[in-house]
Amino acid sequence: MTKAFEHEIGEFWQAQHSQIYPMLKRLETAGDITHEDTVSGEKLAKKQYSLTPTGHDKLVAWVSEPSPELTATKDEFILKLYFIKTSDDPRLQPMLQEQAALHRAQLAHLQERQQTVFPDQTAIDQAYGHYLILDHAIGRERYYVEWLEKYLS
Amino acid sequence: MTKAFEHEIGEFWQAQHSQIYPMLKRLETAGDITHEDTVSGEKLAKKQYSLTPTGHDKLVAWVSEPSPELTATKDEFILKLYFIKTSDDPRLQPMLQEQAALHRAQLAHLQERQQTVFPDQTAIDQAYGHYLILDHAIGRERYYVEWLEKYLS
DNA sequence: AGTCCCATGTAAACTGTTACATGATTCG
DNA sequence: CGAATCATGTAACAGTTTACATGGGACT
Repeated sequence: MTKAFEHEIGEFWQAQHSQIYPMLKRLETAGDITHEDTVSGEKLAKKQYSLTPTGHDKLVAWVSEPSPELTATKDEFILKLYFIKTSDDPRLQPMLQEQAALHRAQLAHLQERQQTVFPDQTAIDQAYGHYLILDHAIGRERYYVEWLEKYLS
Repeated sequence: MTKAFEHEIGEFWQAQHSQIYPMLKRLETAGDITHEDTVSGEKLAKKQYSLTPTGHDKLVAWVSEPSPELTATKDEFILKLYFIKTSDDPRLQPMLQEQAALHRAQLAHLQERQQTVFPDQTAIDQAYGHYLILDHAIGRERYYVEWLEKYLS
């Protein structure tokens, strides 16, 4: 899950491990998951969690449910923009430059990931949702950079 | 502030009033804001808050500070996509349709706001940051809709 | 042997939402 | 006069992050 949050879905959902472990317990108590203790190497005890039939049904149902809430992103840079009153404010261009650098780097990083994770159609077909997410993240960063460049002078 | 969150900056930052009042007290204790009791009408007591010189300086400094964090949006719809494994999953098209309807409506709403709030260049010049924010929100929704349509069949 | 990373968890602090409460103003 | 809205706050709950802790495996 840590890897998924770092590399697959992290652009749109994240959680720390300190949030995960208590939740795993709650889900197990509720009967949605179970775990098996496994040993790798000499004596490292890991827990291999898996969905119960009930949990699987709940997951399937949840995916099908409507997701009506429109996301209210918290973007501190844009909040700061709110306090820029005129286009000739000397703080504006440096702010735009800084964000452009960040988002260009992020865009490059995501494009590189796309190359490595989805080199061919077979890879796409096997994890289509993940592909859509990465494609969306790339397009979103591309838009962000374009928008910044529109106001850079 | 409620109005600002609803109509001006709410696409990128929000807070409930229950979060605001304690914060106002904290800021006043810290010496960044002060308030004056004002009376409107017969006996309605309102508090008119204003920045102290210290608070104003802090605000100016904060706006100029770098904002290095890239936003990790929480988008439940995209999280659900993660569980779609193949492009022929029967849940996919209804999900895309639903989101397209939501984001088209939001786009239309934002465009209408732009018409009313910024009808001419004068309006733009007087609240440039606010204009940038609305412009960004519109472009972002436009991108979201385009992306959804790319995968609608 | 040392360093880094993985896996496991707990605790405290902080942030944010929902619900509870009250009273005034405005508009029809 | 009733309903909607504005303004003020508090309390309980839910969600999230940061810090604290421990031990094993892998690599050099």
